[in-house]
Amino acid sequence: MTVQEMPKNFDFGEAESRLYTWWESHGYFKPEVAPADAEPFVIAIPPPNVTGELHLGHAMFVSLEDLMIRYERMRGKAALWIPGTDHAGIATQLQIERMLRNEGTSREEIGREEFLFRTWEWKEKYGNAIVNQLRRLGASCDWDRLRFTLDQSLSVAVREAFITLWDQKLLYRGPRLINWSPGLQTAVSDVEVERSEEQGTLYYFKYPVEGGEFIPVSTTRPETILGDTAVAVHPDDDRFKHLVGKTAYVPLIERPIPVISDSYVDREFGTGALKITPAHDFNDYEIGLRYNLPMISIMNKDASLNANAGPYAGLDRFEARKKIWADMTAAGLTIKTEPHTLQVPRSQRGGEIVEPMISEQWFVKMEPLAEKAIAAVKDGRIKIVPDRFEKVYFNWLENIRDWCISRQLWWGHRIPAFYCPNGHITVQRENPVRCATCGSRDLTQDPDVLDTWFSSGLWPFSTLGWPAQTPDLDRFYPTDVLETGYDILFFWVARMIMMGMWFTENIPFHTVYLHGLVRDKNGEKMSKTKNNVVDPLIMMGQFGTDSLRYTLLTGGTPGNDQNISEERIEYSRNFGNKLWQISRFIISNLGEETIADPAEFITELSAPDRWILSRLQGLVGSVQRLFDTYQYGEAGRQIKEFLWEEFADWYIEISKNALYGDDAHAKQITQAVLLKVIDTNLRLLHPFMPYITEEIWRFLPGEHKPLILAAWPVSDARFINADAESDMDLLRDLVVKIRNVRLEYSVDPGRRIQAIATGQPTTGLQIGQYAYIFSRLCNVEQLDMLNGKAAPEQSAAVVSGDVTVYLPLAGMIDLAAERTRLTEELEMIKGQIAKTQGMLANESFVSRAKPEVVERERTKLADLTRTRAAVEERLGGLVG
RNA sequence: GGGUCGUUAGCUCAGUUGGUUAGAGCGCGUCGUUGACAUCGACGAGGUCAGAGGUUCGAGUCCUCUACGACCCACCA
Repeated sequence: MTVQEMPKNFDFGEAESRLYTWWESHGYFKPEVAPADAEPFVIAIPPPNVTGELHLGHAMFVSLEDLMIRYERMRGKAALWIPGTDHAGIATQLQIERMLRNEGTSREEIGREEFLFRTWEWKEKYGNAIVNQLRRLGASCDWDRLRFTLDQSLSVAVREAFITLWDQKLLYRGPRLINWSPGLQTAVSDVEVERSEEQGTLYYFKYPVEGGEFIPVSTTRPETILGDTAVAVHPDDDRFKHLVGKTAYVPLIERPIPVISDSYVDREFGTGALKITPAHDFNDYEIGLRYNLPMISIMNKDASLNANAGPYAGLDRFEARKKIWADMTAAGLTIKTEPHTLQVPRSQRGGEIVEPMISEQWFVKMEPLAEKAIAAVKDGRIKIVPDRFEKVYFNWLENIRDWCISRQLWWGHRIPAFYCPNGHITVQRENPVRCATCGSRDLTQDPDVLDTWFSSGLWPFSTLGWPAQTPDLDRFYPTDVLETGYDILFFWVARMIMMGMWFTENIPFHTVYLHGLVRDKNGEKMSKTKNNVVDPLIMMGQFGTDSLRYTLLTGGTPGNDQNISEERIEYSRNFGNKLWQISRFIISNLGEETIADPAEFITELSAPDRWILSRLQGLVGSVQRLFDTYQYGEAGRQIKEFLWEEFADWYIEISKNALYGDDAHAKQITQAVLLKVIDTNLRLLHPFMPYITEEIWRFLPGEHKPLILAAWPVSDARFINADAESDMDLLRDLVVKIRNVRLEYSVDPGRRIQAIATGQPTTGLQIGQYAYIFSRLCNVEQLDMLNGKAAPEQSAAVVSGDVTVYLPLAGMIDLAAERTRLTEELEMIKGQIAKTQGMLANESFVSRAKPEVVERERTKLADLTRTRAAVEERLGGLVG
């Protein structure tokens, strides 16, 4: 057997592309790498926008999903991670329009066909950039199954879904009040509108009523006065009761409108009277419907005022606001203005102020779909992690409103509805040739496209071939976990569940795992304007992919936002280096002999061996428990702590004794233990840090599968050993205390000192056998046993459990200082004894606490009592 | 108006079946070129776990309320 020396450092830049190509070219990312009868484990990727630039949100979901996929693959499942991209209607269209503008043209000028041609051309050229960036993160997707929401087969799925809803009378089309984006010139859905709290003005003015009276009214948007079709007051409001039923006149344009009463009006707010603009306000729209009021739209598609605004036609909505208020002031109709905080509806994309407008659009009736989606989570078929999001999910679905799915865009799935000159609408699988009612061949297709989220909602099954009954759909649907950020719970997750339940009569996945948002080191949202964006590509280039992944995976807790900074990623890089150095040390010390399994030596193991193997198996069990409950971050932290603080700092240092010693058998055992520990940890860490672990794995001796396919560790109870753990705790405690004494007395670090020990732990540990630990870890030249002789004078003493170690430091010991030091320690021990005694004296503690807890306290008290005796004895022997 | 999350060391955060002396990184102080690692090691200082009640033998952890901060949903012009 030859052992290949590892390089001094991990060259991640070189290794990442090499290993990724190796994995992919061997088909390791494909579910077919598992036996044909293996249980599948499937994740459908949250498809990034084709226009996307890799950001930490992508890095987050890739890290988590790749972790789950690699973990399940190692557990022998047929792991399938379906990759894909989203056509992202608005975002992409904006991008192409910008490009056309730079060319001095526009989409209107080149026409729909040419525009789509240009967009596809752009997509073919640049649409894979984001895909390549996902690969760089180590994503082990099955790239042969890459999908795009506008693919032929996915378009078939979209059309099938649309037709099904139409046939089930769950689609309707008609003029409704919708959210209109004047800049993009399209309708947007409710969830695409964000409300931002902003400082505005509340305008108070007089609404003239027949007979010379007036009603004071307040509004935040004076321009909408021109579209008023009623003034409303509360039915029980004595101030205005006598005016109900009379005619009011819209200021400036003198249009007569009724004064109505409705209990919706809040008498306490503003003037207690409300102007009603049904065509530009959602509440007013409802009231308008209730009272059959006219709906007067006063704006054009670009939100400038139209002919209904009379003299103000042509003005921009905000210009009009100023002008109207000025004119009303001149006419003596204004009362006052006051500052007012209001919720301004802004477009999620672009941030412009969205305008409620009456418009002809397509809608999905959501209630029947929502019912099934609610039931699936209520009865536990789908679980949301963390479960607090279930409440948010229910709240949204229980109050769901119909979904406006048409968009006045060109890039997307064209609505498969065809209009006959007589108004008949045909919706069917194949494009109709002639109208079924009038026979006309003069059919026109609806010019609009569907909301991007309509196709995303079908993603878990459309990517597997639905509506065709493909083998993939049969084998891999339903998928298993849907992992994404909580910010798209409504946009995407809820809609996937609704559409999955509706169209496949099955859950689309059994678990939803929601991660938090990534923020900057101060918890602020990252944004280009704030210049606090951490670029994952730059971080990967600087510290390696594994460092970024490990940071994201361990930096927070499920569902909570996490702050990230370059320093954290740098620290992860340091951990990667530590892992590399540990491995390099082990591999360079394995020698030429075949390495056995420590289980073969189970009766011959030393205390440190038994300890580290017990801790190792404890770790494996703990990691499993954490993985089972989706607590990957804590699992990753525990692996790091084990490797760094226990294995590297203690076991490896101790192991040098056997490795550099003459006892070949002891050396062989130590090698077996070292190899076992690193082997297991590489497996545990692989889903977190795939590259460095796979690279180290290649240097491990023997013939073995690639790590990506190696078996996930299972805790081996044979090695769990409480006595070994307590023995090593004792030895480590003594070492730390001796180091302390050395530092306190300024003993030269290079000076080798003597030590004399006494005492016998109840576990049977023979301190004398482990003198080498003290030699290596705190520079004790020789450790003798006291064996009943008198304690040495002029020495410092450290006590731990049943063991006292004297350090004869003639000439360096300050007896007064030593007495102070030991007295302080004695006080601490006494404090603990008092506390423990108190607990044990408490009858209800002894009778009610779990027996093992009581037993532990008893043992502790016994240990402490012996330690106290030892310290007291030493203090008594300290004669000045 | 309804809801969620957070408040633990100077800073950023862990701490999920309640159970020894509450942890880490960074920062700070002292020290270290021993054959894996200075991308490191040794030792240390630093916390009434936001506050008040409650449940419990026992609370950072469970319950209630309060304060402060962040976010989500919602039709107050």
